[in-house]
Amino acid sequence: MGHRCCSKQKIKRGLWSPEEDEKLIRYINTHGHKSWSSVPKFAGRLFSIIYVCLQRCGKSCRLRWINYLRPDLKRGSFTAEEEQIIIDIHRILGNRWAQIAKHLPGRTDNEVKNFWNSCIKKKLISQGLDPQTHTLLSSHRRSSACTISNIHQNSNSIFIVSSNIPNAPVETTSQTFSSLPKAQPNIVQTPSSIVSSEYQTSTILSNKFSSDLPYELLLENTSNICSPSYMNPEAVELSNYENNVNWVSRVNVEDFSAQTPEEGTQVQVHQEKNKTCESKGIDVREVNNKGNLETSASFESSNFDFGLLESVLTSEFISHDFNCMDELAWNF
DNA sequence: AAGATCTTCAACCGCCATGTG
DNA sequence: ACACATGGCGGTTGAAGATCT
Repeated sequence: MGHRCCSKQKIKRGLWSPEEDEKLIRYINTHGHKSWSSVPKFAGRLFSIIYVCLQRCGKSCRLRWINYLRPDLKRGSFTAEEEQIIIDIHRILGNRWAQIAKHLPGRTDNEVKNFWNSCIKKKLISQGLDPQTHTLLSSHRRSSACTISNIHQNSNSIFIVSSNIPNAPVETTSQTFSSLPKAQPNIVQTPSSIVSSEYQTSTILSNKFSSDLPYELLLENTSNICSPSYMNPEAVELSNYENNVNWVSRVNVEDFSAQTPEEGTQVQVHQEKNKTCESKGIDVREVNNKGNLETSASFESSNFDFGLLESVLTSEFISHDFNCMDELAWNF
């Protein structure tokens, strides 16, 4: 079945010629692209002066413009940083290529999708990871600990969570990557167990706030454990002890399915200083009892992916029956 | 050198959500 | 409320080029 918009007329298909590209660019530059279905018609009328017609449907024009002709497109291969961003966001959002592409200026959803299918997917599989769930493939679970450790110890990943909270009641903290203290082990608390990991961290790197624009919460080396893709919490609290202040960020998983830029909120983040500790001059590291940064999460819906946990952590840390939860995924 | 196989990626398909009359 | 048009998205296809045998 063809597009409705092109069912009535003879439509050209297949690869675009440079001449067609030129016509489309000239049309867009002159008229904009408010209605794609009018593009071929008007472009045809426009060029009928020179006896040429685009003969493409509006959908095809839109696709060509968005994926290839747009002037703000970044050409060339993906950088390692872009690749890591794709992996990190895919871990959260799954195959939402358009959402992922929004975090990569100059890249299209089609490009991201193709890159994922042709490169990243294979790379993850070769590392023994399931590209859909980012968990270890069952065939790799037995010998997993070393692999995972290496991956995450070397990871320089950036985890970006967009939000759009007007007048967010927060203070701004901004640091460069290099200025941050080395990642500390953390603790994840669940209703039924407390587990820890040597190579996970959820240090808050930077929050860029403005009163009316989306801001980003950047996490360094966001761990498998703390990454929202591996649990289904109502909220995640991230703490970071820094300059005698304990920063606590609460991430409410409210609407990961937001589609429009206007409602672009994917998670809601509240951040506040732990003023109690600050005013009393208590060293939070002592409060935490182990000198560790602490991450706590609430798991009201209990869809925590213990299968992943099992695969990541060495068994000495955990005493928990994983079987019943093993296959649970976090469905947005 | 030539055919087979693999890889990449532009383009299409089909579905869904939204807008409009 | 309904039908239709349109935009947007993810999945899939297939042509073209690269690599292998």
